[in-house]
Amino acid sequence: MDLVEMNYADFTKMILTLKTDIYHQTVQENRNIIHVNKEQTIIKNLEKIFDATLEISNEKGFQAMSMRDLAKGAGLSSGGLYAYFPGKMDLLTMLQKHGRKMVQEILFKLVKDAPDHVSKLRIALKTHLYLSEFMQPWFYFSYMEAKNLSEPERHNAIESELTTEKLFAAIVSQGQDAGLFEPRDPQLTAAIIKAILQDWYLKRWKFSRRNISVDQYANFIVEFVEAFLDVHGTETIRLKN
Amino acid sequence: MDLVEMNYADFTKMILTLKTDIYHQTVQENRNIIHVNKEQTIIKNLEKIFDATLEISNEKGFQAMSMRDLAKGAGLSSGGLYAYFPGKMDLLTMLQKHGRKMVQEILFKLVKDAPDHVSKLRIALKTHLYLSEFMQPWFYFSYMEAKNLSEPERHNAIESELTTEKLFAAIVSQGQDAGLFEPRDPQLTAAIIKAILQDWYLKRWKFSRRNISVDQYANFIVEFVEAFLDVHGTETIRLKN
DNA sequence: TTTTTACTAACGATCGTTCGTTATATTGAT
DNA sequence: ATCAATATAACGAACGATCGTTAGTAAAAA
Repeated sequence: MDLVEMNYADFTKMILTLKTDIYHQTVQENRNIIHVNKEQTIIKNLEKIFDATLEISNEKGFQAMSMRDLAKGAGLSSGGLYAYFPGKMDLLTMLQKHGRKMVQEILFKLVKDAPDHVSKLRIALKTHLYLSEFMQPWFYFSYMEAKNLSEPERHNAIESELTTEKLFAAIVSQGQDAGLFEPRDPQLTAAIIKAILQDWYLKRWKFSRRNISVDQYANFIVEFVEAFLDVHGTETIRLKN
Repeated sequence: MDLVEMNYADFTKMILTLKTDIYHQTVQENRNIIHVNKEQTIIKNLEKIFDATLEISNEKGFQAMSMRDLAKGAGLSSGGLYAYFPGKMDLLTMLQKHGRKMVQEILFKLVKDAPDHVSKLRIALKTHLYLSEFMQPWFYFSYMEAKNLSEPERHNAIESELTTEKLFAAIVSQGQDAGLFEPRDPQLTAAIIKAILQDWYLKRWKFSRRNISVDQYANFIVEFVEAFLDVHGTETIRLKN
């Protein structure tokens, strides 16, 4: 699989196994607070609970979501939910951690073994955008409900945000050292990249209203960033879609 | 006052009278639902109520803010609040409308009589950024609590968002017709501009941590956008700060 | 004294959470 | 393979707390 030329369909196929891997990790990490024994059962219900939480919260907010709403959405009773987490706040923390792990794991795994800096930049841009499409409800949720987190968890969320920004800054910086990119400020460039990537999942209604697909937006971002950095030798790598 | 060269200090001086004007408008529009007679009293308390709402909501969310919290923050009793709005939802609607009016009024007023398209672009960028600094709590609030609005009010919020985007798209388009800007897609350019502007008030912690002032960010945005559009004749207009 | 503004106590509704009970699944002896 | 016995999972009524809101009363202004 050539990651540089991947489109969204390729991406989804690629990460399906990774997704269940990370669910196993999440279960393992919360083994002590979950009062259900069979892992199969936990994963099945945890996924239902997470999905329902995202759906309801993204419509009316996490605070406004009652445990009765959630129970109905997840197909459990309100009392039964409490076998999977100690309280509502803990559910929020679990869901945020789970999503962050998924993002970091996949993003760094795909970027790691890119052959050169131009590929690395392009793969990082596409992977981040495709992740935010695949996990759009989580990205939106993570952003809107950050204020409800406890202080240490909010700190983790901020650090995670800065970590991905640093990834982009590092790629830009290394490409500049190799003489491939123009000497723009790496940190500000990374900040702009993040802002544009964020637009995709925060203003989704705008893009769907204008019939812009995720593959179109991916190509637009790649072209925009490469033009901004005046990437040399782009004629050797051709965009697909 | 030369708007093209204004900095944030100039801006705040300029709009102080406009701010009270708009408070009078807001009072007038809600005259029928407010059970207090003296306009002086209304404005004094309404400002306290709005400010407290923004402060508490931006920390814990509008839903999580109880009317008892708000009463304490605004220096009134919980029952006394209800002389100024019929219910919690109406307070949200009032506050959103009030802020939108302020943004639209000031933005279009300052942009209107710019002498040329390059000035128009620069004034629009700076005004929008300075507004989002001056009214940062409202901007953040407006964005985070949009989901709590009623359907017609959410529609108004979206339209307002698109209106400012259209303003930027129109400036870009007109500048291109005059042969001043490169032929980039006006709508996508406007979308990027909005995304970068939004970063300022949504990720404020990032910029304050990095000691970036609003004037520095203004200059950065202006330079970035003008480089992107390859603005000609920028040597005739010089940045101040 | 009259009018205007603000306060306090109280109401019904709904919240997160608990707990005694029921239903379901697994086990082990026949 | 069958069926009690046991262990596991899910249920749902109930609790105290807190929510938005109201109404009768007190304070302040005119």
